[in-house]
This record gives sequence, structure tokens and C-alpha cells, in this order.
Amino acid sequence: MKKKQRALGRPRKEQGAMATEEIILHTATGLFLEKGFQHVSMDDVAKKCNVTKATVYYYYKTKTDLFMDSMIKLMVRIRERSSAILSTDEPLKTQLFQFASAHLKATVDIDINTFMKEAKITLSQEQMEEMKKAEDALYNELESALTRSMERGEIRKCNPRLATLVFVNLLTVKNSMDESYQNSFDSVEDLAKELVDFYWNGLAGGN
Amino acid sequence: MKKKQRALGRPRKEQGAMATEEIILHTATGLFLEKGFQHVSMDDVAKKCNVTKATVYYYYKTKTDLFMDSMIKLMVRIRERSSAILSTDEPLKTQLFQFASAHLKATVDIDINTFMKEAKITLSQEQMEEMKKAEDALYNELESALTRSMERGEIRKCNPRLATLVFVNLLTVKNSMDESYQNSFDSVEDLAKELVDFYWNGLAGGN
Amino acid sequence: MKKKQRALGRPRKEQGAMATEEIILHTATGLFLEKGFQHVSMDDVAKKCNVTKATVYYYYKTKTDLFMDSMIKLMVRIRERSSAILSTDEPLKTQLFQFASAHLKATVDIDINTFMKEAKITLSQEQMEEMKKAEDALYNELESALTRSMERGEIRKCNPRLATLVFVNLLTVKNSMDESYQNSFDSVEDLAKELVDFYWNGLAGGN
Amino acid sequence: MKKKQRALGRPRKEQGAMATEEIILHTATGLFLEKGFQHVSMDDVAKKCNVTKATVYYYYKTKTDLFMDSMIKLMVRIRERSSAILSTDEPLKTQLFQFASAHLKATVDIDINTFMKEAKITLSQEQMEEMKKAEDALYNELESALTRSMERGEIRKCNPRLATLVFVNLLTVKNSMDESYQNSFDSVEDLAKELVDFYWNGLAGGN
DNA sequence: GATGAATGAGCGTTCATTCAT
DNA sequence: TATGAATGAACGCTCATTCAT
Repeated sequence: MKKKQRALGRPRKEQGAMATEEIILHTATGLFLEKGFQHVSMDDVAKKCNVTKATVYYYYKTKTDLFMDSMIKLMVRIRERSSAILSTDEPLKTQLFQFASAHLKATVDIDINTFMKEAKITLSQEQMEEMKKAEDALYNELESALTRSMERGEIRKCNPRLATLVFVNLLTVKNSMDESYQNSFDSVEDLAKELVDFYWNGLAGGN
Repeated sequence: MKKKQRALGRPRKEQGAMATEEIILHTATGLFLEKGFQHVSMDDVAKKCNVTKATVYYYYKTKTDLFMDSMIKLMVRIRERSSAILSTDEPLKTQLFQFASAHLKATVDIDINTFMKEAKITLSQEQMEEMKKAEDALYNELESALTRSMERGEIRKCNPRLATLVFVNLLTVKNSMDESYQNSFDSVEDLAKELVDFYWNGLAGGN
Repeated sequence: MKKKQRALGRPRKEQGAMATEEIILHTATGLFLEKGFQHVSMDDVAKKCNVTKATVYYYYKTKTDLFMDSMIKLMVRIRERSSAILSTDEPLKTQLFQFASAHLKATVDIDINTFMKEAKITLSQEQMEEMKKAEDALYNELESALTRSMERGEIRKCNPRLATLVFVNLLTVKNSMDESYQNSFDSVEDLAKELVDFYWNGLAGGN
Repeated sequence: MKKKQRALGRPRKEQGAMATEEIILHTATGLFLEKGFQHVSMDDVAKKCNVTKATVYYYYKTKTDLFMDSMIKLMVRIRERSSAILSTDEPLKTQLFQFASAHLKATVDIDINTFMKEAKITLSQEQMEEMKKAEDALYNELESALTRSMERGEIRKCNPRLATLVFVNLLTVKNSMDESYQNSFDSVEDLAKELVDFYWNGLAGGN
């Protein structure tokens, strides 16, 4: 493979020029989310980054490490977005709706469970803990919001942890829907609305 | 290779002697549920059955075929159990509770999505259809029950398909719970009760 | 697989009803010629005969045995046909033409070499001898005809064995021709004629 | 795994140190010619090269690719040799004799047909084209020489393409000869002479 | 900082062959 | 006479990982 010609002289450090390490991480995240841990090979990552496999290994000791870093950084980003939404003055229901919309819009679903289950087999105890922590941080934000809301009497008192898990889980129903059913919703906001309504009212509850 | 010991006395003729084919299917189902499609090799299955890989291939043309058969038979079994529960005269909420209890009790969660996503890559169009059909049959039972209930005015009118998916989805929160949190429920029935309550009342509703 | 229903009573030994053994041999010959030794599995043969692999093994101890029998019987048949052609009163050139036509017409080319080379690796010494004998018998007929012709002064004196091999070899050029070139001959007879002319006159000679 | 012993003294720097890729190609060519496509496993090649199978796959994406490269490079080499012979000022018959000698001497017979037939089943359309092209280039050299000769009136006018194929084919009779008959020729040149004579004079023709 | 070469271990699959019935 | 079940050995291929440069 021929080296690409490079303009002479000291290349001015381009602003947008991501460092190799970042490129790899970013690319890997995309691939992992798209195909799942197993179906992404280190070669796939390398090729998509226009570097060699050895280079990937230069930055990430193992495939699992790369996966870990990808997922954790991803969760951090998600948490930041969530944080922003949940720290406004809007009423809880509105916040939940915004939260749901944001997540359903992301190609990237939070169905981190799916990835985790697949990867867990290869994760060390220590890595598991780290993942857990990142996940927890993600959930805690929401849990606090719910707790506050209960205290203010906005919603009925119930197990806030469970309520959190249920809500996050709810956003993954999209994956159970077949194409045609998914299309029966006019927009993502539509689906978000229906889900939040369901979460809010339950089967029996008011309109 | 050791002959499998057979308990003394009882089995005259073939009584109790599971056919190899069944043993393989049964073993495979367990392994697939435990580790996921990718992490189960044909050799794993074979070894656990005390036969050779070739024997497994004698009964199942490909790994995917074996997986398909495993999952479809599993869904059929689940559906049968569900059917039994949903066709009684009990009020819907009771039925939902029984349904939830049964599923949460099974080591085997209905989180078929997780498996599907992982395996889908290798499934042929035709196989996908077949899977879909099995999955649909599974959901339809519940959907009908919900629809009937709406018609009788037992619960509020809403999209029964979505309600179904949400309910099934709800049962998978267990997977998002870490060990310690899971143990905070006295029993599976406890968890089932909480989940059904949530499903029934929503965040706002209930007494 | 259901047994095909059989009419009651003692089945009259149908005339055309080939014995299983024959069916197998016949089928195998066809497959071997079509795909070559390696690309025909015992299962292929069995399936095409509507019997099980075990049945094939009941009649033929090994795949090589089956191949041997197929090829030898084939060579015998070819020899008989050749014999008929070479024992007429026609002039030699005419006989050669008929010989060539007959062989080129057969889907079954005499390119036995190709099969042999492929199979030889698995043939035992003894089997090789047997094959050789069948091949020789095939060639001897032609060699005698050539020798007689030389003695009668019809053709120039030369090594009759070599002349035989060259002639048989000549008939295999068809395999070297690509489709389009093959089609440039109006008919098999056309090609046969050209080849025999070449054989007869050489590069320099003739009219 | 033993380090390969290297002869003392000579090879300073990489002199004589064939690159692994070349070693593999060279070894593979030999094996394919000796045993045919089917009977050579990637492991065979690897072992004979003192590398692992994975290394072979590092250089050649599939077995078919390795085969293709082997055969095409071989044909190129043959063509070069042929070219040299056919571009001298010698009379055609002498050239043909040299051509025949050269080929018969090579352990490597041009019986490329045999290999092709065996391998064709696994070749892609594109690969087939490439092979055809290499084969054609091989034949064209000879065909041109024959055509030129016809134009100069050295030999009788006839289909030059067919004449080419016949000649090349003729050189494969050696494969039809059993050991003992092959030994009846004093030397390869002897056999070459007889074959060229036959090709030149035909059955009927001059002395 | 980045790479080319090499490997070990494993996987899905095929197939000739055996054997008890 | 015919078969269903089972197997051992191989094969083509992939991939995470290592290492010298």
C-alpha cells in the first residue's frame, strides 16, 4: 500500500484533527453499537480508522478494554444529556417526555443491557464494577429526580429505584417492535408521548 | 467415553431414555439461554451431551438451525404456559400477576430480544419469518386478553399492542438489576407484585 | 420418511426393475463423470438412489471401490462400442472418424486421465493394476487396428502404441476449448473430421 | 518449532532469503502440481513452509486465491520460456521440438486442464476470466508462430487455433503412458522427437 | 507513534466409515 | 437386504494477540 503523499513542511496541527486514539474510540463505539461486541473484530475497527490492527492494540490493550472504554464514555455522554434535561424547572412529566424523546431519537439506544450481556462473559470482575458504576451514575440522576418529585407530592410514593429501572427499560420496547408496527407511529415524539403516558397512568389510570 | 449410568430397576424398555435428539435440543436451549448464541459452540453442546460434534450435526444441519429449533420450541412452551394462565376466570390483574410470577420464576427469561439481536445476523429471511411468527403467537395471547378487558371496561382504552409489549418488557427489568438490588425483594412474587402494580397504576395513579 | 405404499401380493418381478446394486453403480458412474471423484460424496450417491448411505456401503466396501467399479464397467462399455466400429470392413480413416464422432458425442469423454489422476492418490497398488488393465484393453483394440493397417501398407510404419495414445489424446482437445471456440464448429462430426484430418495428415502433409 | 538451519557463510543480509510470501507460493505451486487442488490442504502448504496455517492466510485470503496465484504465475513462466523459443530464427519444426523438449522435461506438465477442471468448481466468474486470459496468452504465442509459418508457406494452411490446441494437448500424452512404456524412450528428447514427428507428418504423411 | 509479520486456539462444517439391529 | 445412529479426522477459515522494528 502506497503512503499517501504528504504536503511538504511541518504540517500545521489541524484543529479538527482528532488524535488517533480518539478516532479509534469513536469509530469503535459506532461499530459496537451497530453490530454488537462479537460481530466487531479488531480488524474492522482498524480498517475503518485507516490504521493497522497493531495500532489499535497500541492504544487499547485488549478488545475488551476498547469495548469498556467505548461504553463507559458513551454512558458518560448520555448521562450529561440526561442531566441537562432533568435539571430544568419543567414539570417532571415534561422532563420524562424530553428524556424519552432524546433517547428514542438516538440511533444509539440505551439498550446497554444487550451489549453488556453479550460482553459480560469476557469482562473481569474489576471491569464489571467499573461498568456498574457508570451505569449507576446514569440511573442515579433519574432516580433523584423521581425521589424529589415524590417528596414534593407530584407523584405517588413508590420504590424510586424500581421506577427508574422501569422507565429506562420502557424505552427499549422499540426494539421489540417490528418495522411495520414501528412505522405506525407518526414520529418519535409520538411514541415517546405514548410511552410516557403509559408510564404515568398505568393500565387502569386516568386520561 | 463412559456409558451413561442408568438408575437401577425402573426403566424397562425405553422409559425415561430421552432420545439423543431431544437431549441435544434440551441442552442447547439451556446453553443458549445462559451464554447467548455466540458463546455457545457446537462442541460445547456436544460435550455436554456426551456425544461428538458430528452427532449434533447429524440431527441439526447448522448451528443456526439448532438455535432456531431451540428458541421456537421454547417460545411454544412459554406460550402454552401463558395460555393456561390467561384463559382462567380470574380478574385480569390477577392473571397478570400470575403471568409475571411464572416468567420471573423461570431461569429462562423472555428476554428473547437479546438472543434475537445477537443471532439475527445469521438468520435467513425465511428463518426470521418463522421466528417472528413464534414471537407473535406469544404476544397475541396477551394482547387478546388485554383487548377483551378493555371491551369489558375493566381497564382504560388504550393501544393494546403497545400495552402488551410494555408488559412483556417490564418483566425484563430483572436483568437490569444488580444482584444486591434483586435480593432486596423477599421473593419473586414480591417483585412480580410490584411490577404489576406499577403496570396497573402508573407513576401517578392508584391508591 | 414414509414407506411408499406397495401393492398387495407378491410383486411381479418387474422387468425393467434394476437391482439396487445396479442402480447405485449406474447413478454413481453418472455423478463421477459429471463432477469428478472428489466432488461426489457417498451421500450424494445414496440420495440420488433413494437409499441410505449404509445401503451403498452394503454393496460397495469403500468409495474407492465404488469408483473403481464404475470406471471399469464404463471402460468395458466404451471398449465394446469401439470394438464394433473397428471390426468393420470400412477403411481405417473412416473407422477413425466414426470412432472420434462416437466419443465426442458422448457427454462422457474418455478423458479418463482426469478422473484417474484425481483418484489415483487413493487407489491401492492392486486397484491401480486393475484399472491399468481395463485401460489397456481399451487401447489395445485400437492399437491392433493401427498395426494391421500398417502391415497392409495403408499408413506409414510408426510406433503403433504411440499412435494409439496420440489418437485417444487428440479426442480430449475438446476440453481445452472454451465454449465460444467449441461452438465455431457446426457439429460434432465437423470437429471429428478436422481432428481425424489432422491426425491423418499432420501439419505438413496432406492435400 | 525448529528454526530453519541456514547454510553457514554466504548469506550476508537478505541474500537468498526468500520472503515468506514467495516461499509459500513456490511450495504451493509444487504441491498443487503434484497432488491437485483437492488433495492439498492449507495445512499441508503451511507445514511444508514451516509456518502456521494462519500465516498462509495472512498472505492469501483463501485457498482458491493461493491456487489462482500459483497457476497464473506458473503460466506466465511457461509463456516466457515458450516465447524465448518461438522468437528465434530456427525453422518451425526445430522450434516445436525445443518447445516439446522443454515442456516434457519440466516435472511440471502443462496439463493445466486437469487442475482447472478440478478447481473450476470453486472459482468465481472473475477468477475464471483471469485464468482464461493467462491460458490464452500462453496459447497465443504458439498460434502466432503457426500462423506466420502458414503464411510463409512452410506448412499447409489449416485452422491455426486448432493446430495449437492439438500440439499443446499432444504434450500431455506422457501422462497416459504407464511407467514401463515411458521408459521405452531413451530420453525425453527421444519422446519429444517422436511426438513432433507425428504432429508434423500425421499418420499417412512423409518420412 | 505505528506497523508488518506471525501465531495459537478455536469454530462451523463435511464426510467416509462402522455397527447394532 | 437395508438402515439409523454415531463417530474421528480433517478442512477452510477467523481472530485476538504478540513482537521486533
